[in-house]
Amino acid sequence: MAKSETKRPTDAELEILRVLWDRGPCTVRDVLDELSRTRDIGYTTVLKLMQIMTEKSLVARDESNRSHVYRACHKQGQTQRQLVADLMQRAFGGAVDKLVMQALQLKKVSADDMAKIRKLLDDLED
Amino acid sequence: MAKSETKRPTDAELEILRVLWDRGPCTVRDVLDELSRTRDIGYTTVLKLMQIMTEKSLVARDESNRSHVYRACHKQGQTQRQLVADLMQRAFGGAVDKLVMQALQLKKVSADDMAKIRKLLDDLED
DNA sequence: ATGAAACTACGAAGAATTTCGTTGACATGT
DNA sequence: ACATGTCAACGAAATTCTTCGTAGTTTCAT
Repeated sequence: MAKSETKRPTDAELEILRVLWDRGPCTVRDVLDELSRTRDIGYTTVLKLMQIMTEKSLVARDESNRSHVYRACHKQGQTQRQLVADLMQRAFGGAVDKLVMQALQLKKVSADDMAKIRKLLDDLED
Repeated sequence: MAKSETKRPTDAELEILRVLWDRGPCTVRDVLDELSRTRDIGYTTVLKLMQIMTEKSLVARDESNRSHVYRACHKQGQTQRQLVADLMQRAFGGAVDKLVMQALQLKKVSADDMAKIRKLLDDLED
């Protein structure tokens, strides 16, 4: 277990990470308030999750104030990339193009977004 | 629980589904043989998983022979789409373009694949 | 200074996941 | 027909995930 295995965050953990990415460093209370807007969850539940995430080094904790302040250890893009890579392996056997195709057919992609994607394809063509 | 909740398959379940999609309807033994090529796992473990998957209607079972034959209930593309949609929601807040961008930067996408993606973008432009 | 409110830590329960051993039924070859 | 091998069913253990209650500490307003 000493290995620095990069396990993907669980559903509840990802929910919390998203709050931290959106709002920057937060207290447990901050995160609770945000999560409470969309679902029923108790204070100690969030606290416990964030304590566990600290052990796992998903978040880091500043204990200088009584209300500890948590921040995500990894950047949003980094974690997102890892999650996409994980799904690509598990569900698509590593075929990134298949994944992209499925994604593009999921729902209306705006003209803007398509333009951005085209541009990225152009840039990658080196 | 009577609700037809579409929970995503677990890691182990997805592993088995991939075998069924690749090889078509399989016995437990068939799946075990395939999985054993890449990792250590026992016969009864696979059997149990496939029994549970039957209860969850992830697979259907033909019991006419002594060796039951299992097949995936849903097409590969359908499940893949669902998994991508799930990740899009959980990790990207529904932003499909962000997901695609992360995917495209993951690893070398062949010129062929890029062409396919471009074509898809063209087709979607209606 | 005292009571209410807010905070962390801890433990534990319940659910889901993954794993496999044991058992009993069935099949096959000699 | 009997020994050997294969199969499904079942139960249960180990692990992880999610949830929260309780206890003890600190802060703050009155």
